[in-house]
Amino acid sequence: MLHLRDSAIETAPLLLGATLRRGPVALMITEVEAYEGIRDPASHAYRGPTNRNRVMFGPPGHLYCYSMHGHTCCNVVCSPEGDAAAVLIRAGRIMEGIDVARERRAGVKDDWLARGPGNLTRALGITMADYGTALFAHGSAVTLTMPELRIAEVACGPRVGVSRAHQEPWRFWVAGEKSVSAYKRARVLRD
DNA sequence: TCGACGATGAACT
DNA sequence: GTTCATCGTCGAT
Repeated sequence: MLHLRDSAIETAPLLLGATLRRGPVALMITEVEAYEGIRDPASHAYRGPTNRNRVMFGPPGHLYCYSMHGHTCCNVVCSPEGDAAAVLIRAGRIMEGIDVARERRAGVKDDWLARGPGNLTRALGITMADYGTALFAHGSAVTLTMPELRIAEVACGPRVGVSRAHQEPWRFWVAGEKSVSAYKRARVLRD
């Protein structure tokens, strides 16, 4: 079940095309960013465990939620215990429950319902109450299903909004996907 | 206890 | 392109 790798850089592109579900709303992940935990100056885990980031230091496959600027964002923990590597889910395309997502994001185009990490959690209904959820456990409120097929065209570029290690091309998205904001310094990876 | 600071988003010019 | 509302966290007092 768990196709996660030790490193967030390896795991991040594998999560493109995966399905993230909470209740009636399910989306296909179209944009992610890798954060390499204790080795990454831009990661919340860089300075070691705190009450906020403790779930990242635990086993993989769990949901790390944090709030900032009044928004909630979510990550998938992907490293073995202690490494604290995680992948930030930045955008997705709603596949099921779009009527519910539209209610939560009134007045927004369908393609943009889950564009941006804060908007994505709003569309799915993820809050801090979902902190630490086991994403691959049966019966969890939030679940993650790995993709059947690997996305053929993956683009990558620098991470968004980080002040440290911003030169690293650790942001990945599905090439041409409308639910992802355009970015100039991008290049397309092919298998 | 306090204050600075964002892995943001929306509304501007 | 720019500004700013807004709030939890964490390190510094």
